[in-house]
Amino acid sequence: MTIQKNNVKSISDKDFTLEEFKLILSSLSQRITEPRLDILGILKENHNPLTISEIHSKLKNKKTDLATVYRTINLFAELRVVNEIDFKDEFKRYELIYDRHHHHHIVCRKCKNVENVETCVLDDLENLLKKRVTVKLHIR
Amino acid sequence: MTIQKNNVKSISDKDFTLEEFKLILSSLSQRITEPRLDILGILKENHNPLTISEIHSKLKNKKTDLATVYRTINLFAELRVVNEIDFKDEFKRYELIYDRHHHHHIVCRKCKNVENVETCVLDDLENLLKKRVTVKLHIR
DNA sequence: ATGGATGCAAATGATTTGCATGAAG
DNA sequence: CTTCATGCAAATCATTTGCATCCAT
Repeated sequence: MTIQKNNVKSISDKDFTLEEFKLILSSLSQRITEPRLDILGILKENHNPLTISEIHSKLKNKKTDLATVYRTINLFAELRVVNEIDFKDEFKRYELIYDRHHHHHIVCRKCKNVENVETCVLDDLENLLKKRVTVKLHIR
Repeated sequence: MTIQKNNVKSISDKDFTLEEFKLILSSLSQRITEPRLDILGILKENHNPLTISEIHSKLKNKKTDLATVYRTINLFAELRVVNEIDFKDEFKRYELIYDRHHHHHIVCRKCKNVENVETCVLDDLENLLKKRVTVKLHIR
């Protein structure tokens, strides 16, 4: 964020993100509405995948309906704007796709909290193999 | 199955399975009831994991209630008699644990049919590594 | 005889849908 | 101005639960 002396407002990070979102929606021939931008913003701000009700409760100052969250997220999932993740015994969770790289998730057995894991066993294995190291795996 | 001449009934495969089931239940201090034996039998006969409603429809000649199927399967899952499998976008499916080895499942994208797969990528990989073969993986 | 399992019906909880209204293009 | 998204309420669908009865132990 740049601070300018001449009273001309600079484009903040938030505004920039907003423009990004509008571009995504219009490029997909989808109308730009407040609930849609809000939901994209919430998904962008959160590095962890969120459930429908988590998204809805983060919107509770706005009067956005739960049904709208469902409809919007389902739309985004069809359009491949969000990724739908399904953990055993848990609700479905959603995360933005467009700027994410391949990663996995780790789930707490107690509190069900979900964190991203930026390492991948198979990638690690691949790297080892590239180095032609002989490995003994202990699986299960 | 042995055929005997002297009118003493031999124990058929089915009877043998029945005794097995009764042993499982009593060893877990659970009452031996018809619905429970029926459900165990259905799971035993089917090599593929079944959904609740699949199990229930296979029982439709009996008058067993859907709620009983839910209660019985949930009990079995807690007692680790059945394994609960959760496929994306699908219903939960259940399979007997006690005589099963490690395996995976393959799901048809169209008809959602589920088959067991008796091979495991990681096992295969492990075998390769045991042989000290150098492999180049292409993942994703 | 007594606690637990079942059937039936009703409750629950997440998700979806119908419809009238309002906003986006 | 016309199409489509939204809010609200009601419907849906899988699963769970309360309760009276029945059965296994």
